[in-house]
Amino acid sequence: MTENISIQKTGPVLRFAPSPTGMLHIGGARTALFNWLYARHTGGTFLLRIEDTDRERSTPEAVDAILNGMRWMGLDWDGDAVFQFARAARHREVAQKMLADGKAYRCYATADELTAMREEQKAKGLPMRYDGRWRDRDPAQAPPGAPYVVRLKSPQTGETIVHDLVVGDVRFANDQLDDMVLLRSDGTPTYMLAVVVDDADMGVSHVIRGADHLNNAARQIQIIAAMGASIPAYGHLPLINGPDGAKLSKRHGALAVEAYRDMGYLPETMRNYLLRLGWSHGDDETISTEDAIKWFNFEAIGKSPARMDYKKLDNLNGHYIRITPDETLVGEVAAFLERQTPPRILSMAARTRLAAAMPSLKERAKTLVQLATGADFLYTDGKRDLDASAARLLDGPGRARLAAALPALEATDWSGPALEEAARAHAEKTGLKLGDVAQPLRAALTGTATSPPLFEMLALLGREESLIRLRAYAD
RNA sequence: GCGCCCUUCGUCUAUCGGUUAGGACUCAGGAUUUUCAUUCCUGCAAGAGGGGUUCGACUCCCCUAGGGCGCACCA
Repeated sequence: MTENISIQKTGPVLRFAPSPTGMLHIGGARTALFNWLYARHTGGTFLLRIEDTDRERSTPEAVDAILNGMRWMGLDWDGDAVFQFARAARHREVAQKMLADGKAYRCYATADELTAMREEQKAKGLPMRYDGRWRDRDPAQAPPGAPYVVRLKSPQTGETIVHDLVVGDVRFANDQLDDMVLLRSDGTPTYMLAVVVDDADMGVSHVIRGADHLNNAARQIQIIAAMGASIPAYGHLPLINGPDGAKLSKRHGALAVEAYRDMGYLPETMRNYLLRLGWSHGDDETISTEDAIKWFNFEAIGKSPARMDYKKLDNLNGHYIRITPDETLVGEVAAFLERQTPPRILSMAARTRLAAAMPSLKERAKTLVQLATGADFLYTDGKRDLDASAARLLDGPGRARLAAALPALEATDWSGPALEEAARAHAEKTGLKLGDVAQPLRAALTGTATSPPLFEMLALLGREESLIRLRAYAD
């Protein structure tokens, strides 16, 4: 048998099996997460298999994107990723065995012939299914040398039951299921065959995947039965819909997980959010990965499809930003800035300022993007460009108030408390509210109308740098 | 068309026959505050519809409606 799939396995064996025809999107990420969580919860094994049998659509770039997405999500798999296409010979071998055992047969029907058959069925209002025309026919009747596919000789009566961990028993009448193709006319295996053979060879005990595969489960069970292998436990996860309830599309958020990274979401946010989308643990909302591993089970998986809610994602991300250590956040912001085009590299001085301001900064950011942009005034020295609302603050009486307040500030030792004290005293003396004095100062110092606490920032930037910025707008 | 799955506040969900149907997000209002946030408090808001079963249904069964998935020599 194949050598690259024999790794030491313990406990339940789970797997995530994406096809590399695109990015790792949010639905796939959740499927991977649930598999990973259960494997880690039980001390089992989590395998990764790349289903690249569709040679037309599979690309190495997509493989990389999926692997990177998994790594970013923090979902580590056991052993090396298995590439399905590399196992085609084994799939063929299994099909040949089924042929020899009379569990499968050769079908010489041409593509045109089958199309015609379906059209006829459609016209008569019949279900569109392969009619088994070669099932019991003597292969000797086939035109010599004609191409053929190998089909499963599936049971025509009775029913196939999928015992699903999420939705319970699902019954399919066998007469609804036709004889599916196992091997194409070019000898390559179909998805149905490949999955089943690989799962069996890899010792997969639990197949946890999207609900779009629920129908496939019945067909796959039939192949497994024909192979004489044992049937794994199945669990089909309800799909994720867009905010409007319709199928998740690119427009909605069927985005690569890397897109979420670029929008400034933390991996722990994604894990928590995706976990709660379809799984619950009483009233718990913020669930650490540690607790998730401790608590995860199949019983609490919901049956109905869920929708993406970006407001909730933002809220959760804000929470995780707040509880992330400052040093970590500084690194994240620096990395984020470097990913920009053109890349922005923070100077050591800017990094130091960022670190000092982080406790106040992180309280007002929902994403890393907001965190990075909210700290913009810390990155470079000198006079600020004003945004619209800052310009308004320095438009009317603001400038005069700024100029009037300067001497009082200059007389301090430029510590946060002393600056605040001086500003308060000045405001009181001139009959102004503190805000009237503080806002123009903030505008000149940061170029914006909102920022972390003003006096803290003045102290952080230091007397010299602060005065350069303030004087630039005091005339 | 055929088959399968799903259905509690706008959204994510709790409830596993007996609750004033709970929590979270959003939204509205308030407290704190130099701005914005954070934090805290208050409020708005739900069992798709119709039949059963039962002393009693959100919970069990059936029908309808709505939504989703599948029906390839794609995965």
